[in-house]
Amino acid sequence: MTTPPITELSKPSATERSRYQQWETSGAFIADASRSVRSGGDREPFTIMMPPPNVTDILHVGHGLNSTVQDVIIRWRRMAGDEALWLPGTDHAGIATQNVVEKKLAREEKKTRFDLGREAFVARTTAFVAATGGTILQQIRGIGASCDWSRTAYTLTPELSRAVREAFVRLHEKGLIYRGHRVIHWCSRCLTSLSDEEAEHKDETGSLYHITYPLADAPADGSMTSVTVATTRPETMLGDVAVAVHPDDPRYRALIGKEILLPIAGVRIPVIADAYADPAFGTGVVKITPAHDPNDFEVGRRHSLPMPIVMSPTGEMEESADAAGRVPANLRGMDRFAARAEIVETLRASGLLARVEPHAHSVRHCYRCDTVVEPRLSDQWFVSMEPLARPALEAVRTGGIRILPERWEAVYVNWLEGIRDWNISRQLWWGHRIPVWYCATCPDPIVSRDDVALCPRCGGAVRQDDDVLDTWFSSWLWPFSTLGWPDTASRDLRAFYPTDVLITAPEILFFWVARMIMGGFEFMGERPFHTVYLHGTVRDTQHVKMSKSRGNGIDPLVVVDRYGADALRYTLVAGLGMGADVIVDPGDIDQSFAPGRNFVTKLRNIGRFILTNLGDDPVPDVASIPAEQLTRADRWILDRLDVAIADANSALGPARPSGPAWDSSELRSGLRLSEYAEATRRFAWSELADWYVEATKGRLLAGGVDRDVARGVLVHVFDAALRLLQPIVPFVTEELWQQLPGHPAEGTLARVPWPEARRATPDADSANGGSQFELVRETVDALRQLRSEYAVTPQKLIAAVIVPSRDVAARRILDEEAALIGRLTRCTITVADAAPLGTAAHAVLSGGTGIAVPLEGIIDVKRECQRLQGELEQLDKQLSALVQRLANEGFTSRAPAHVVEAERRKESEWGARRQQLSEKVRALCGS
RNA sequence: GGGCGAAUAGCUCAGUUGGUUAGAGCGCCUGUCUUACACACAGGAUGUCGGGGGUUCGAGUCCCUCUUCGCCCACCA
Repeated sequence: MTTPPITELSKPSATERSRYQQWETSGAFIADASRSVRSGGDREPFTIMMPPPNVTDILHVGHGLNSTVQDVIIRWRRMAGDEALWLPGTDHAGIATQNVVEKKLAREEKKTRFDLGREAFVARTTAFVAATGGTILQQIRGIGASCDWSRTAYTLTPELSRAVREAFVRLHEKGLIYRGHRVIHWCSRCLTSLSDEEAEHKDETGSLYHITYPLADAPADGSMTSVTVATTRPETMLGDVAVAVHPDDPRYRALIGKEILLPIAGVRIPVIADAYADPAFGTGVVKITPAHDPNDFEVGRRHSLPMPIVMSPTGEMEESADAAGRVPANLRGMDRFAARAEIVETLRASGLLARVEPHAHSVRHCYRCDTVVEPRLSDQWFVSMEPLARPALEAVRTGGIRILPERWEAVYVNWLEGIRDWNISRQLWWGHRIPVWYCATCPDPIVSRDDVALCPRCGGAVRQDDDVLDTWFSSWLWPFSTLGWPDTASRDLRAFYPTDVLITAPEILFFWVARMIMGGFEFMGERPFHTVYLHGTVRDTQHVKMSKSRGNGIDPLVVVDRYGADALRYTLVAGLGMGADVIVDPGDIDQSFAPGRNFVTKLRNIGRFILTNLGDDPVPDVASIPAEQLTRADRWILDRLDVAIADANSALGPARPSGPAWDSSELRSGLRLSEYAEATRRFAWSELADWYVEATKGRLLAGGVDRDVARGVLVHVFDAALRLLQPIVPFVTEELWQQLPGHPAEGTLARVPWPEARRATPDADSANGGSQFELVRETVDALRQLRSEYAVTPQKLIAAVIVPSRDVAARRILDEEAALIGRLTRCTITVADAAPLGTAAHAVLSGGTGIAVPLEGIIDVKRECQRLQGELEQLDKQLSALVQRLANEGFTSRAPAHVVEAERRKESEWGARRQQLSEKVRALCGS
């Protein structure tokens, strides 16, 4: 038989592409709402909502991991008989997309969005998204994702925009959305406010400047002429409206109510008493800048102080109307950081800079452009989160929703317990415009589901709020807005909500996951899913997160092109412990993805062997084969299959809680993908390929009934292996399965039932041939060890005498399997009652089975003596420890019965083994 | 500053409520193109389970402590 070279086998990307098209066009991934039991159908629904990638994203390895995990789960459930829906989509990604288009505009046309104007800019962005927006979803197909593309969603469609407005209006009606005047995080590059979550902390070493603030009027007693304040941001001093001391601080009690002459700005500000001032920090005196610091804002409110803004939206020093006279001419228009340096110099020159010390603190940065965020007083829309957080906390505490890995639950609870109101307005153009209109004459804003043209109260002109909503305000509705909400009669909503598992990275636990849970309870009155699975991050060998900008990324499509999507998927899944990061080396893609590549090749080779040796005769169904025709090897592999199915099921499941909440026994189980991968790999490779295929080789060449039995079992177990592996490696398994006899002509493996164990308890029947085959394996292992130990070349056919020491049954089994054992070890086997021990004989014990192997002229007797004596010593040591343990009353009385029993059994086994070993030593070494 | 987690073979990690001689993949060493597969087969080596203390008949597993890393949160000017 001629075999194609390996290189031909390892270029699967082309066939994968056409295979995917077949799946897609045949509708294999489309879910049918009418089959959900919730709408009167016959199947449990199982739904996964894809975390929508940003519409401008291109696929990176993080998406690859995320999509693979989701695909494994959804394919498993689809085969297991659920009506499985994996709903894909994209996010319009307000700031991110606007930034992309603005950069493009600046690069290509040297224009800003203001040059274009709002309407033209939005049109431009819409066109850009239309042209490029489908890229990532197309790329996700390339790794085999079995999404229902007929339901592809996008957060900016009319349908989802309607849901956004509905949510806004409802929350406003309940009084949970309000307009707030306070200090928020402002990005002076994106020119928008940010939520707390979007302003990320980064540790930096800055300077703490100690500045002398002179008293405005020299005190009568001449005691104290100035105070010293400490600040990390001297430029904000122009907006100071007071200095505060603690009311109980004896050092400054006399100053309260006096006035300071603010340097540079030259205005008089009061010394106030407020508990916010910490006597232990610095000098105990703190400057108060209400418009540029959230704490100071609170102090200012308590003391009814003015709140002058001294910076422009773009971060340059500027005098607002209520800051008149505070910003000197030379600083106006100067960047905030340049102004900081300038002010420090001025203070130094005038002797007011007491000292400067290095200061480690954390500074907030814009999560989109990394600009240092400026706290800034402004008017924004907020959502009151505390009422929404309550049911979300309750659900996780009571097991209605579980978060895996468990440790993230504490993080979730911690965040929700201290939740703060959500700033949802953004000063951007790309997004859902806030559905609020203002009448020129009437005082109250109009909040409306529909566009408003005229004021409903006075009929006058109205103007819509300029701002758009935070991107995440549409994302948090995703589990139901994509299914038709607010139309509660929608078929999809009835059939598929609540969804089942939410699979994402921990980075967006607060941005998205927690808010979806809150949104689900608020708008649907029900949890959006019962399980949150937070998978790890893909990192390089230095444990640095992979990203294109860091230059350590791996393009999943390169991997797909080189080794196939299956190799990518298998490698990622096999390496994915619960919540653990996946480490791959971008410098050695070949090495990194070798596990997947090798495994796929192995599968293909098993398939090739089976298909080329099967012949064209009809293959019998395993169920129709009389039990007595099954060989020990047949029974063994069928047993192993049952074990593999059980292992896979317990690694993956249960798919859903049995009741309304997770039972404590199941709360932490399931979704252990690497264990599932290992269980199926072990079956296919270590058991099916390494042992069963080898064991059938002789039988396939011979004829008769036994050949058909072997063919039947072979096809059965391989078919089952392909089913078990389909969720991980869908392409190669489908390709092989299609060639296997006995499947429906138009069927697809993706839709075939998940395998079920033949027997409920695989190992219960000890008389079964399956366990008898273990004796054959042990014997073969022992013989191979001997061969290797004595460096007998594999080609050399040798004679071996096996002496079964266990019992009559063992003797019979070995007798009957002698031919197979001989073929697997290239020995001619004799089973005898006594071994011809002596100078030219060698014997080894394995599992209680004595095997004597005469190896004429090969054995070095001296070396063998040493080896046997070493083995004996080792055994003695272990045995004495065992005996000691069994003599210990504490052990025998307190340890569970099965443990003690196992130890007793072991003691007798080891004892027998020791007996034989020492006999052998005596015979061979003569002492 | 608050909260959480991790440390097991050269590397990446499993190790379920304490209970056989602590496992897997990759890497490493030896041999082999044994009629599916050298991306393979066969054999092999490698672990004071981070240090110390404790509970227990028994600890990788539970408790305390130290060390080292990591993650999340944070309104210390």
